[in-house]
Amino acid sequence: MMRQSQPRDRGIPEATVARLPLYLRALNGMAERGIATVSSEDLATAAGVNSAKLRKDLSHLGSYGTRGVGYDVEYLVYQISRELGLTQDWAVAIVGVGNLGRALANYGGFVSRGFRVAALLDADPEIVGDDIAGLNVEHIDELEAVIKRRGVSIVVLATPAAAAQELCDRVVATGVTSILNFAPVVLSVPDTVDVRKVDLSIELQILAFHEQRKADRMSGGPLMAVDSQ
Amino acid sequence: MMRQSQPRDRGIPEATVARLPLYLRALNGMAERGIATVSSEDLATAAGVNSAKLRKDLSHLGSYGTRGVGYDVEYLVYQISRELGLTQDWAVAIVGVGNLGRALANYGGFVSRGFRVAALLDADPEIVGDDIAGLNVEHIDELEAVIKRRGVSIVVLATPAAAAQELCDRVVATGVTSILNFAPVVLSVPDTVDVRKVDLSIELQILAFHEQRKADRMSGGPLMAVDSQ
DNA sequence: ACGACTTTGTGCGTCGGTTCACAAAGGGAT
DNA sequence: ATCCCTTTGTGAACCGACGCACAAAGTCGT
Repeated sequence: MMRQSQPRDRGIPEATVARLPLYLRALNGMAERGIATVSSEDLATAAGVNSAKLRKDLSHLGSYGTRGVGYDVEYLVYQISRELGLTQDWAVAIVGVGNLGRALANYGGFVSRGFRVAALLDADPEIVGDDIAGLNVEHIDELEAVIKRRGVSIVVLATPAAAAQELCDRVVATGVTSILNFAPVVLSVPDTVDVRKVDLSIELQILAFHEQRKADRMSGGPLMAVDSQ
Repeated sequence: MMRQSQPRDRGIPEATVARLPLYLRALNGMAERGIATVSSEDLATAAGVNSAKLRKDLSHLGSYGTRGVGYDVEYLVYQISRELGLTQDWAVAIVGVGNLGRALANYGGFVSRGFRVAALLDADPEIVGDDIAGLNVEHIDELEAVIKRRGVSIVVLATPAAAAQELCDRVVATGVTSILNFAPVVLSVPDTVDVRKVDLSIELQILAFHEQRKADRMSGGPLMAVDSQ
């Protein structure tokens, strides 16, 4: 009654944004299998979350469900895609074409969802000029020109740690404000720039911590039987 | 006075565990540069966090600082390493030797921190038998035998989505309870098993969301001129 | 047309995490 | 030995997120 022509609120919680891609993936799977309608319960199960959480998440985008029925799969796919900005296509540049950069360039998951690898850049003259995933590897000196020319708006850094900050600075200077960083360093950027970090060794270290705790638990505490819970 | 021979509490917050590797990395860098002592302020800056948060995090491990001085770098490195379980070495198996699996096998960040890639496994007969990063790629049929024989306790799944759940089940059946999953699926496992997930396309989607919002802001809201900031 | 049933959307209590701000603790100078 | 200065460790307020549980809203069968 109150909001009318303003279907979605500005101000979606960060935790919700992080889960939308999960819902989207589950929904795409269902669409492929010809499922037309899905309940919050079923979708939540498919995405591995609590159903109340799912409903609350979706409620932030608008009221797209039908009580007593559920959500229309195709419609919801469209709404989430639009919210995430996947209805347009994003030109991505991969900086650093080592093992990881190559893996990323060949990774199918990007193209399928509105992302297009538009450039590969590296400093190594051995690699520059190579064709990888149908793309020519360009020299890092061309960074600024390539970003401008191809309309790149998201940059993936897959360089050695030592080179990351300097390249990051150059990327930021071109006006790019979204960076996905695989280098194991803390990048410093103006707070107008979003940096997301993926760190393989940190993930393993977290697993090791829990693994060790499980082992400790098995062998019993050294002093006393604190909470056997 | 109360806790005495029990330096560290059981029950470190998950958020703290996730940051310890960050501190460890910063500290290692300082140790290499010959820095003997560091204040919470400086270490926090190097790790990119708030200094109060850093102090509270470290306080969960014990009282390892000296008021008026700071923390002894080497000592803190040792304490964090021990807490994370990095003083022992962990045998890791990589399942799926595609582009990503290869990149992971060659990734230096593992070996340097207590992790050792002990096995590479794949289903593709083209790849089985190849030498990658000094390791022989074994056939996936050997999964159970290899895990047992090499004492693997952490498994990295870098397979296509379609194969991930089945392989995950086989891995879990061998008794492994720590899995790092790169396949874009929600794995279902008993809750005794820890799964951490790294999903490249989700990270990009989150960036796209924020990038779109920034763009919306620039072009002005459709209804009114909200903040021209 | 109506009632029983299903499922959404959300108010509210709870919990974990973050940050401020300060007392306690130690070092170093005089 | 005492005082001042620095820095830790933490109490307490705040904030966002989670999940229960239920009223509102809509469907379907009769």
